[in-house]
Amino acid sequence: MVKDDSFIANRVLPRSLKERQREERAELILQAAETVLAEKGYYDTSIDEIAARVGIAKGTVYLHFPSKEDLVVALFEREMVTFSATVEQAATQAVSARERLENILRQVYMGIHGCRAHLFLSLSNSMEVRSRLAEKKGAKGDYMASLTARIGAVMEEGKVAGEFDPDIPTAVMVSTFWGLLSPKAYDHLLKGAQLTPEELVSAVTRIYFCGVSTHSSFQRRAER
Amino acid sequence: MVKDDSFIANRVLPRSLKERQREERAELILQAAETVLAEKGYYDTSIDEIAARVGIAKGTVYLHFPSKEDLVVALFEREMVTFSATVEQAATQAVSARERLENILRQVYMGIHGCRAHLFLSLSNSMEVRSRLAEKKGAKGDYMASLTARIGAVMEEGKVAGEFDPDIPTAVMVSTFWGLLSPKAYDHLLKGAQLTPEELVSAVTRIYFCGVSTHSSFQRRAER
Amino acid sequence: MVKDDSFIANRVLPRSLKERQREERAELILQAAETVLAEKGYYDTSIDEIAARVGIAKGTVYLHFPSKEDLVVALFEREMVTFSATVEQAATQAVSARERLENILRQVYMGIHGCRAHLFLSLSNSMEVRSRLAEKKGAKGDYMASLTARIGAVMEEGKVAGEFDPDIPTAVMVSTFWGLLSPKAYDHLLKGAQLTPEELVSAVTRIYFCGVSTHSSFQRRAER
Amino acid sequence: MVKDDSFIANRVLPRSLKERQREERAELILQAAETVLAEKGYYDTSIDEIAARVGIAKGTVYLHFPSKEDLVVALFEREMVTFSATVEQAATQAVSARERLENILRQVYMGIHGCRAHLFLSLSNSMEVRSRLAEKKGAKGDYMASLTARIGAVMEEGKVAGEFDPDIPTAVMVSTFWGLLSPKAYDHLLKGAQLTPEELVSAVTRIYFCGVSTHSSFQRRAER
DNA sequence: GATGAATGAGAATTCATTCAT
DNA sequence: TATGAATGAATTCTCATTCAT
Repeated sequence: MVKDDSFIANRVLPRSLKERQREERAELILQAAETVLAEKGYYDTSIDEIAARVGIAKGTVYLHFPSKEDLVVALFEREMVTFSATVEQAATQAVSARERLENILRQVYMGIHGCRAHLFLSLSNSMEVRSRLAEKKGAKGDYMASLTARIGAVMEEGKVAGEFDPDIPTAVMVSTFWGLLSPKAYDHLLKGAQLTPEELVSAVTRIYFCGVSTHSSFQRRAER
Repeated sequence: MVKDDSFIANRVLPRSLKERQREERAELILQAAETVLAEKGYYDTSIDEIAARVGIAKGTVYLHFPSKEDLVVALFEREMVTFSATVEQAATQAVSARERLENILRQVYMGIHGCRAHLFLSLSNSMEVRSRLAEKKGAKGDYMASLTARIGAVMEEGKVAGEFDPDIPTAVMVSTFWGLLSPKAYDHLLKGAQLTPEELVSAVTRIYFCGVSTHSSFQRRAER
Repeated sequence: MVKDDSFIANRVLPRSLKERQREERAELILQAAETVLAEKGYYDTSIDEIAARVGIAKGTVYLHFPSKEDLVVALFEREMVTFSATVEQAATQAVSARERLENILRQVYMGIHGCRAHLFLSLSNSMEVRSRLAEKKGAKGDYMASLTARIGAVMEEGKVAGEFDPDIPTAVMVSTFWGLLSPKAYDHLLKGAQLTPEELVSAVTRIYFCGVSTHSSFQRRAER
Repeated sequence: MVKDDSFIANRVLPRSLKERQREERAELILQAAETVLAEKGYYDTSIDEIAARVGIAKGTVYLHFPSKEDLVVALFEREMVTFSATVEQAATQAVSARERLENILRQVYMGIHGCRAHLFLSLSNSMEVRSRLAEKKGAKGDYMASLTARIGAVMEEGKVAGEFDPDIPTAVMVSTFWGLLSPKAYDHLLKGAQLTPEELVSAVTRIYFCGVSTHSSFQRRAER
């Protein structure tokens, strides 16, 4: 019967509607938080300002996130999930280890998630926030660890496949790779306007995989 | 007149003594600030704690630095000067561009100024402090710019000398090089205990100059 | 017309149904409020929690009580009415003034209304609530005054009947009697587990009427 | 030498001067807190208001007491110490147990510490504050316990000496005695203006020791 | 009527900065 | 000059109350 149907609809849909609305609100808050956080950093970002940007009252923020810390943790986790997905996808699609890593770089530098990954990396760099969030949930550490492990695995595969120099410790390869994703380079990209993203990725990968040196296959002493 | 004489004496000789004492005091404060800042970050460091570490009163700090920000700016500049000297020295001593850069890396990772350079780099990375300091004085930016320029010059020289690939934009080379100095890698050094500083520098330079790829002289398409 | 009839029906019969339901609802809220208030005190009791205990929404509470204060005033008045009834009943049933007062004590300490009276007395003792409620309505004061007057009347009757010492000011007798009803003693009752309610009442009445001092061995009927 | 003396004086006295000033400040804050607390209760008393009453800034309060709770605990302890001393003194001076208890009553009702003891008793009655402070330091509980024990001891002595009825449980005697100290009666004292403190103490002791009942005309020395 | 999301005034607490001594 | 007590703006968080659905 129609009535029954609508009843079911009313039962099922509105519930998810409320949910949807709730999540949309939370998303708006997260977005505002993202912006302000990226602009001012953790300590100079006040809940008041986040609320003002969303156009809601202070208290409403607390309806969605129990504390400022939780808000940032949530933000961080959201970025982390996105970033993980990016890495995972990139790491799966390509054949060679190098191509996979290049994909990741490209995604981070150019992809839609570029700015998000950016903030995420900034946050994870921040000494100040790190310790604070560390207390909160082990979640972050877990995510980070698994991400690092994932990239490390790609490195190892590359070594096994003969693509990468097995003499370089994987840990160093991973660390250095993380360094390439740093916000630093990003700012001198469009802002300096001297380079297109493509050129940047191209140059960076060139350096990472082949080094900056010109080589007629030489240089083998490693230096103390 | 006696009074005048003593006045002059007080004016001339003790003046430089006072000056010296004053500077020593300032230096003590900077050192304490350095320690605490490295430990806790900008916002979790209070003037109170810095003063306590020096063993002076809060107010005395303000006799030397007009504000917390100014203190950090001063600290930053001091680190910057030290770092600049390190770079300058390294850049002059060696012959090849590569060796010069390697020297810098080695200094940063191992030298006495390691921890200082470290803090300095942390600060310069910190979103939070960056914006704050940016407002204060252009000094920082100037120093940074000149440092970057100095390293850029080395890069260019390397290119001219045929050491470095002239196709890679110097800006990217510099950015990437900065990335290598990031605190990130440092923490996985002794703390993970898996690597000695020497091994780390060795591996990092290996990557930067020769890339992670094994090469029988190939790979020339650069991607995208 | 049908419409009119149903209208009248809706006007007359369901009205009282609605009323009844409404009052039941209010009663449920009062009961929940009673519990939480007794548990946590005025300030640590939130409307949210009361609503949650009843299983209704926060807003619904406000359909019945215009404010938290009003809710507590209503609660207070309800307790007061109950308490008044207890006093009234006790004061009427017995012959001697002493027996009437003993009845009251016994009711308060043991009767069904024990816990209610308890809360009521707690509330009336609470400095915090007192001032708040004082502003609200004189109602409380009136009730209290009439209660005090009622007990005072019993005292006077006892004096007239030669039961009580006429030299003791009635006001002091009443005050002291109120003191016996204080929550203090109640907590050292079962919680300390050293005394049964009966023993407590017995001892307390013994003290109030005969004093703690030994005297030439008389008065030995006293308590139950 | 005079100079030396003054030097010593400067060395010794100023230190205690600072201390004295500090304590005076703390005392002023405690006094203000006492007033406001007695007036409005714990929750309706804001640090802001206390500070305003003293004529200092909010932050200054925190220079002396790390938190609102600590302030109240300190206040409580101060009252408690005073009260303990009163009890101790009263309990020691007199010969008979009865006289000792009467002394306590008299001190509480009339003495300089009357109002203080008053607040202290109010606070210790307040459900709301009790639990909060209980968490803070066991100090309060200890004080209370020892006070109760002290009074209990007097009761026991009275029983042994044949002054008090040994059939009445000491715990009940103590509880009831506490009840006599309640703020309740105090308010109907001067405010109602119908009774002098002396009369009040007289009547109350009369009741406590001899009961309200008339009995074959005995006991007529009782109260001072 | 019922709901519960949204509000925002208000409270505790911190800390850079000032200034009288 | 050195001190450190005092200040008060700013921040996080709570919760009674309102109101659109």
